[in-house]
Parts: sequence; structure tokens; C-alpha cells
Amino acid sequence: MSETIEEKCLSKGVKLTDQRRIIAKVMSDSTDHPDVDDLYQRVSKIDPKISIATVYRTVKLFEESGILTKHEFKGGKARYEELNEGHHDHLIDVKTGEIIEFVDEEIEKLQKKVADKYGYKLVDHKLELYGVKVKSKDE
Amino acid sequence: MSETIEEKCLSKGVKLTDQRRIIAKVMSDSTDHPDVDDLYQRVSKIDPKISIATVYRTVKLFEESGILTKHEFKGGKARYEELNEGHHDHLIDVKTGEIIEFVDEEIEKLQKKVADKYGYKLVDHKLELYGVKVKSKDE
DNA sequence: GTAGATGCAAAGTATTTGCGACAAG
DNA sequence: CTTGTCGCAAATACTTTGCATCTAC
Repeated sequence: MSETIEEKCLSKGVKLTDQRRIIAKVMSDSTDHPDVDDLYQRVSKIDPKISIATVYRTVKLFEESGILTKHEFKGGKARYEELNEGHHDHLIDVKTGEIIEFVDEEIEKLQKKVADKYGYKLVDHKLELYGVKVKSKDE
Repeated sequence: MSETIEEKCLSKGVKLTDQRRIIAKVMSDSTDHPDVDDLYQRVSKIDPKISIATVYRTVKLFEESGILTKHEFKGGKARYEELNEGHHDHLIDVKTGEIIEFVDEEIEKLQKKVADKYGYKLVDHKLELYGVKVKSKDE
């Protein structure tokens, strides 16, 4: 398994405080893509004294340190997710808000090719698919 | 050539006012992807009495009517662009902010395939590439 | 004439920041 | 010790909205 967030902090020289440890743990335990407010709610259950300003400061710090990644899906607040080696993109159910993670190597390759064609080196990309569930015959 | 924004308003039953006509014209004349504030600045040069609230209301209305499309590129305000039949995605120069529009049919097809694989019908998507210009040997 | 549009200022969200108290290395 | 962090509240940035007035159709 890969490094924990705490290990990443150490290796990146990010000072560890109780608050950061809690935020790290909550993010690690989350399988969804919480926004800052969700995160604040969850963190508050563990330590009610943590302020939302600290949550904002911490996710920003973690993002800059390459520990978390920020998503700005349509029509909403910024949402965060732990960054692991396996890159993936998102398929969002527009009705339910459910998010499915997927990987498609072929699309990745084509993206590099497009950037290349225009004389660019790809440093980042964002691919979001928005869809509605197709009813199968038996429902 | 395709319909003008004014024609689109008529065919969609959107009432035309002086303000909307001006905003439509400014958007049509823009080759970049202005945010609401840019738009407000440009519109103000034509009619300084137009309020920013009207600009916000109008871009939202135009977006709902399928006349404009909204982008939320990294780290910033919402930006708008006229919606024409030819769909395209964006390659953003992370150093200069320059935006290149591109079309890649193959990527489009693969996106549909991915959605399909998970049992979804694609209703929308967002693909943004962020890159840095590659220096060619002679500069 | 009437429903809808506008301008203004006030209210909402989401996020950031100044500051004095406090804690990690 | 010293530098950076925290909590708090105030500030900021972007966007929306209530209301009285005005305008397109």
C-alpha cells in the first residue's frame, strides 16, 4: 500500500499538528469527494474545537504539497480527494451526484498527442463526464 | 454562417432588450473567454448605465437558453463563450493564460464509450488540458 | 396593459486573512 | 527559543435577490 498522508507530510516537510492529523485521517477514511464543509462537519465530530479556517488552510496546504487534489465540479463548491499514484478521471451522475472514478489509458494518450500537436507539454488535465443512468430493459 | 445571438433569442422566446442586445454583441465580438467582470467592462463602454446585476442575470439566462456556455477553469471566476454548433475543448497555457480551442473526435468517441461502459448516457463533459509551451530548438 | 427586465443596494455563499495566543521541532 | 499554526472574527470575492421603476411586446 502507498504512503499515508502523515508519511507524506513528513517526507515533504509539512509540520504535523493535531488538527492536520485529524484532517488527514478524515480524508483518508473518506471514499467520496467531500467539500470543505463536509470535511469540517466530519472533523468537528472528532475535535469540535477545530475551526473552519484551519480546514481551509489545511486543504490548501495539502493541495500545494501534492497530498490532496481539488475538483471544481459543476455548480458547486470545491471538493477534495486524496491524491494517489493512480490517476483517474470522473464520471458524474447528474441526477444523483454520484461520482464514478475511471481510468482510460487511450484517452490519456490522445490528450498528450493533442497538446503535442499545439507545441505544448501537458502538465495537468481535467476530464469530467456528466451522464444519466441508462435504464436497462428490466426496470 | 450560424444564427446570431439576437436570432437565437427570438427563436427561443427570449425577450430582447437594449441591454441584452449589447451583451449579445459584445459576446459575439469577443474571441476570448471573458468572465463576468470583463464582460461588464466591455459592455460599460457601450452603455455605462448597465449594471453588473444585469450582466449576471443575462449570462445566466443566455446559458439556460443554450446561447452561451460557462467554463470554470482553474482557480477563478466563471468565464463565458458563445455556444455554436461546433463543440470544442480547451488547452490552457498555464504560464500565459492563453486558451487554445481544439476538437478531437477520437477523444469524444472514447468518452461516450467510457460512459456507456458504466451504463450512462453522456449529457455533457468537460475536458481541459493545461500545458506549457515547448521551446523549439531555434528560440 | 401586463409580464417580465432593470438598477440599486443589500444579502448570500465560499474563501481568505490579520492578529494575539499557542505549540512543534 | 523561534517559526509557523490556530481560533476567532472581520474582510474579501463572486454572485444572487428584493423592491420600486421602467419597457418590450
